[in-house]
Amino acid sequence: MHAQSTTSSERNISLRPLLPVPGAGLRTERALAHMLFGSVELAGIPLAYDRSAEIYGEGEAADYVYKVITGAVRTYKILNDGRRQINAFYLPGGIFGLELGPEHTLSAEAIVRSNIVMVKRSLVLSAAKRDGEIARQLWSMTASELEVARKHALLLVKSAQERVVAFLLEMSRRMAGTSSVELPMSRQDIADYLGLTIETVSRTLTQLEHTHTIELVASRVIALRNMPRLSLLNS
Amino acid sequence: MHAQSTTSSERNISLRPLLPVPGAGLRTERALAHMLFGSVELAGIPLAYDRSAEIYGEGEAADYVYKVITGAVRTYKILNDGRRQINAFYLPGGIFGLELGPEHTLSAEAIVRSNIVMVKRSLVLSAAKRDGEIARQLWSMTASELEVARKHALLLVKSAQERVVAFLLEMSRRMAGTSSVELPMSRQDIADYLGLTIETVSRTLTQLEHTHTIELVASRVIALRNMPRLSLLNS
DNA sequence: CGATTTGTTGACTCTAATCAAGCGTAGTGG
DNA sequence: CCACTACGCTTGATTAGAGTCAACAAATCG
Repeated sequence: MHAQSTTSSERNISLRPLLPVPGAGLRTERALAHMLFGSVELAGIPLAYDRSAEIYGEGEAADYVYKVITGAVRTYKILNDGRRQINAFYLPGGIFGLELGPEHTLSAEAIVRSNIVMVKRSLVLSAAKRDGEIARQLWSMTASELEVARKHALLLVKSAQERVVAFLLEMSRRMAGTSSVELPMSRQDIADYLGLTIETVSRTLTQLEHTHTIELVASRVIALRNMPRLSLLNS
Repeated sequence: MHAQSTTSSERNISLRPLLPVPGAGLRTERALAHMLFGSVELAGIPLAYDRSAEIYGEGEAADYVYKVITGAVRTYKILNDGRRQINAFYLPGGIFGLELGPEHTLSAEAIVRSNIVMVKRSLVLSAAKRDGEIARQLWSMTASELEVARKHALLLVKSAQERVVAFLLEMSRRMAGTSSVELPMSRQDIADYLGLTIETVSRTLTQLEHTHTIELVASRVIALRNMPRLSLLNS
């Protein structure tokens, strides 16, 4: 379904120092990125993935851990009835694909053309065996993912408006908190993340615009005009 | 709101060997229970908690890790609008309350009168520092919780019938797979776990009974009469 | 045993899904 | 340059499913 189109022309990026990207998600996530990807000997091959290119599929061998350098990634599951649930979005600096077991439990795709660094899971695991601090960082990463998953579950029992507002605030926070949010993902992606339909997402955004709470500058550029009101609606 | 009523009259249980209880949840969970609670020097004070007694509250210091010996436990959050989301149910053998950080991120209550063993978090953490295998077990426990949380999130985007069926099948599996499930929790608990109202849970159960898929032997005893059909509805 | 909690059922409402049409923008080719 | 197409997004009309409000039945507890 999705054309995989990684090029090998960008591998030279691997020689660049892999510093944490500014404005890139949770603080802990950043620290962990530094721990796992900071040292040259652990950092692996960077690749460019086209829009909608699959990075790995559910059930495949989890031989690598990934870090977003530029672009954005979604992880998801396809339900038996064909619907898709998106579990999380990863922005620059975000690490994904870390598994305790041998297989990926989710699929991952690039949302837009993205540069992704990989590091061999076996290297990470053996490093953790030698170094208790690295082992603790792995635990910490999984604990962060757990926190994210629980927050996500909390979202899914709220009203459509609450879900959309929570999504906007989360994105704003992760995009270094500017009042204007530039979304890399489509309405369908947002809907599949929030457990709604695209129509409901679209209608909710328009309604928020009518109440001067947000402004739809472009379909993927949303200005948060009334933060107090948004925080209230997020409740 | 909930009366805490732990008695100190049952502390003598602590001298009993703390073997894993049969028919008690996931296999990995059992192995971990053995790892953390198997050795006498780590096992702490067993306590009896009354029905609805709080074991710990969200935000409290996470000084202990807990294991259910008998009874059942729910972990939950109270939303700002007063609603309650139940994150998980723990049955005998189940371990809960393990945190990476210093505070509990959820609240925990006994569903029925339950015996719970506690072990000091500091002991677990220092053991993990010395022993890489224990460190790995901690990571593994959190990874299991992550899997549970993601499955829970998947549930919350399905129809009411699918949620109730999935709940029944999950409970049946965890109760050693007998065709008759004896639920320790109320309809309100089930509703708060599935993101539904008690009326919808009740109606869905009666509807499943009308189609001879289940039988409501008593309000908390449900016989699964047509497993193939249930599996189908679970899809 | 009465009292209180827990569970079921009914009538009605409301939110979000579905079905369907149309708009706007970007890319393509004459 | 302007059709022409394709895709993502919005908007409208209607429907379906779960929530709400209310009454009552059943089970449990003191």
